[in-house]
Amino acid sequence: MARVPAHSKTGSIVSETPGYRPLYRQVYDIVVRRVAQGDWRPGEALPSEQSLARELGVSQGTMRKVLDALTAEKVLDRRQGKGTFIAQNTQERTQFRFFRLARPGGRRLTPALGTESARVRAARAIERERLELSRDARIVEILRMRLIEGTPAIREQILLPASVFPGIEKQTPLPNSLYTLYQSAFGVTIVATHEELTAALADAEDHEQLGVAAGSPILVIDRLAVGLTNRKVEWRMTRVSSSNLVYAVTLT
Amino acid sequence: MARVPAHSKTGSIVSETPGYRPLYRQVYDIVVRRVAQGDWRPGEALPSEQSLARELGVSQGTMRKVLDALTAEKVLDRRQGKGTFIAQNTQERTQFRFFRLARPGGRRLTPALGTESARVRAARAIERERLELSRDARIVEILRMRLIEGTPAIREQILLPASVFPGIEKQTPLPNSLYTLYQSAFGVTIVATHEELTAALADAEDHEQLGVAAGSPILVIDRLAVGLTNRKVEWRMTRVSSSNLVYAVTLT
DNA sequence: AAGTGGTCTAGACCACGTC
DNA sequence: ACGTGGTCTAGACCACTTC
Repeated sequence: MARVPAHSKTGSIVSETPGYRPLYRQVYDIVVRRVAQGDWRPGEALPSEQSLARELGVSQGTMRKVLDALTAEKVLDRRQGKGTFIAQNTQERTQFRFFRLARPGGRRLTPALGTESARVRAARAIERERLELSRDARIVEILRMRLIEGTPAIREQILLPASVFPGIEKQTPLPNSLYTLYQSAFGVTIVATHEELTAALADAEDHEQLGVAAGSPILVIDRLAVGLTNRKVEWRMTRVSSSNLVYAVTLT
Repeated sequence: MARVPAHSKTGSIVSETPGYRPLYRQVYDIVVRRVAQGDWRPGEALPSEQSLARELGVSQGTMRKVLDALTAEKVLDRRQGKGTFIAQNTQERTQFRFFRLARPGGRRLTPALGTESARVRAARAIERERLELSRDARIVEILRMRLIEGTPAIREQILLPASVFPGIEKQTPLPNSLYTLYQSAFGVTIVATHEELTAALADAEDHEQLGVAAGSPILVIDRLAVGLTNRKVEWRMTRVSSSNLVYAVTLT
């Protein structure tokens, strides 16, 4: 990689506006692009720090800074003595990372699957807006119910751009951990979710499917999930029969 | 700092069980201890990276690793060309960091203060347990109400170990951002909070103080805040009249 | 011009996992 | 024994702030 400060008194040839762009930032972008376009499969090992550094023409220290950053973002997984791997959204890992429901006091839970349905249809205006889809986009709508220790407790409506997950509606029954499927079958790695929580009252469908009285308190989670290239790839509405379940999160 | 690998085939003299403890980890602990015991005041500059490294007998690179880590944890604040400072829990900063209520869609809110009261009393068993207090501990109980755009919307019950915040109950009216006060007046820096959210129905007091009908949905936030030395320093129960307010959080 | 943090390099050695 | 990531060092130069 050329040692060009990108910004100097002697008007430089390369680089445009951004003023100054550290080398590790440029290397970071290169590696992210490669990961996003699937140069390596989930779980697969990248070349060693040394060889990547040589290949990209930077020092090992700079390469390390990049790989460490991607490890912090949970895109990569480094293991001393073994190598650097594409992080896998395994069931257990995704569970702990994005599934925040627990018993009061903190004990983690693993929900089981109840009924589910999936179909493809035209996207509504609000759905196109939230998922940033074009006018004639189609979406996959998944409705499912999940059990906590045998009891219906969670209702989910999941909306996906059909173009990103072609044919996913035929893959029923869907696995408990969708994010694992997104990554392994569609190359989509979820790196972050934006959630908005509110309290609501149980409606007729909650009553019917969750077995709670209409008017019971329900925790509603509105989640937008974004992939590696910052694309919005899932909109999920979750309704939780709140008695004896909490949404647990740590802020730092 | 002695270059002792702490763990080697030739039974070492220093260090006990932990097996292996990197140098930067030891330096980190030293700096945290100094910050926690108030060697520098909030907003004050630390010595430069170079001089700290010299003082502790490590290289600049190792010192940097420590200071960068503490910056990531928001304990320090580094500014190129100026120096390294003790991060201040200013109103704006704490607001965005630990106050997660917003309008649906994400617009941030700044609540105004309503009524409040504060008193000291003996800690109940459950309070002693959650705050890890001794048998005869006393706590400060603060009850307050907060307004969103002029409308009562939030009720808070705040419980503090009286020994950590001596005399805080006399400082009424308390500022909107308590964490700023904790840091400036009591040397307590909140570094993380553990929250559990549930949905509930408005009770008689919610009806009375928030002006909502009994049976309306209420978002309940149970928060435990921890300080620099991992001590639990605040237990807060927040009840939010949920209509038109959401709890917004990003998971990574 | 001087001082601070930010980037980058080259090289040494350590700890861990595998063969 | 070997290869990988993890730690640590010493030194150079860059960018930002202040004087």
